[in-house]
Amino acid sequence: MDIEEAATQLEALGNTTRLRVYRALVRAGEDGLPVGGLQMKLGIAASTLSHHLHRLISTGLVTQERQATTLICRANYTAMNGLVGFLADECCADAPYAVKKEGAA
Amino acid sequence: MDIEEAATQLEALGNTTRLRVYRALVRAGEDGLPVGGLQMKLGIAASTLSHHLHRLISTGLVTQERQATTLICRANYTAMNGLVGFLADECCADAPYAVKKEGAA
DNA sequence: ATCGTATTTCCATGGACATCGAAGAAGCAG
DNA sequence: CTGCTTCTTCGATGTCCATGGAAATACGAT
Repeated sequence: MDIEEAATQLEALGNTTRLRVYRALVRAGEDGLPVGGLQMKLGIAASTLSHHLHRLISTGLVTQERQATTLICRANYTAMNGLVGFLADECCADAPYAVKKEGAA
Repeated sequence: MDIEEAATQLEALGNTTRLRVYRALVRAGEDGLPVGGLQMKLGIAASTLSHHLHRLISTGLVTQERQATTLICRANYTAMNGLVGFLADECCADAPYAVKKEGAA
């Protein structure tokens, strides 16, 4: 994880709308949610949502899978963990809330 | 930590320059770094740096303390931990890299 | 008071982003 | 092939962001 990639992902999450999208997907878990479901749930224009999803997907935070005419979106937990790890690695070593890694590099 | 605040902080970190600033401060630890020190270290214009610092400070990620004519900047670990906690709470519960909280709210 | 250092504010510029409606494309059903 | 549903791309608009030079401010020293 280089600093550019981390910044890109942080920026992707650093927008209220996208963060709401992301959290909805996290809550949806493995089943994910179709784009239309997100759209109704969050009450934003379809085209706006599509742009935001594109951004989340291109940074690797979200994945999509086609099921017939609907596109199912899922949060990519691995990416999120990488990002949290990146922040925690250098940023939280001393802090009370401390984060423990187990194996990883 | 509400979603607006989280998004604001994520956005503040979601810029390569500001992330570099922040990481430099994290590495500097308790002693912090003066604005001028950061400026030389990162090689960016003083006014640009000042803008970015302002942003980091207004989101609570960085603090400043005056020592005569120099301003010492420090990373605010508590804020960082709050943010990581916010992400981890909902986002990483199942993941391999899992994050453990101890006491805090 | 004057000077010098440290940092911010002012101002301007180019570029990127957020938003949405309308039109297009992808895929199934009949 | 026609029609229907789902989603994306296009086009346009307003807003906010990143950057840096120049001027202003803050503060200590002489």
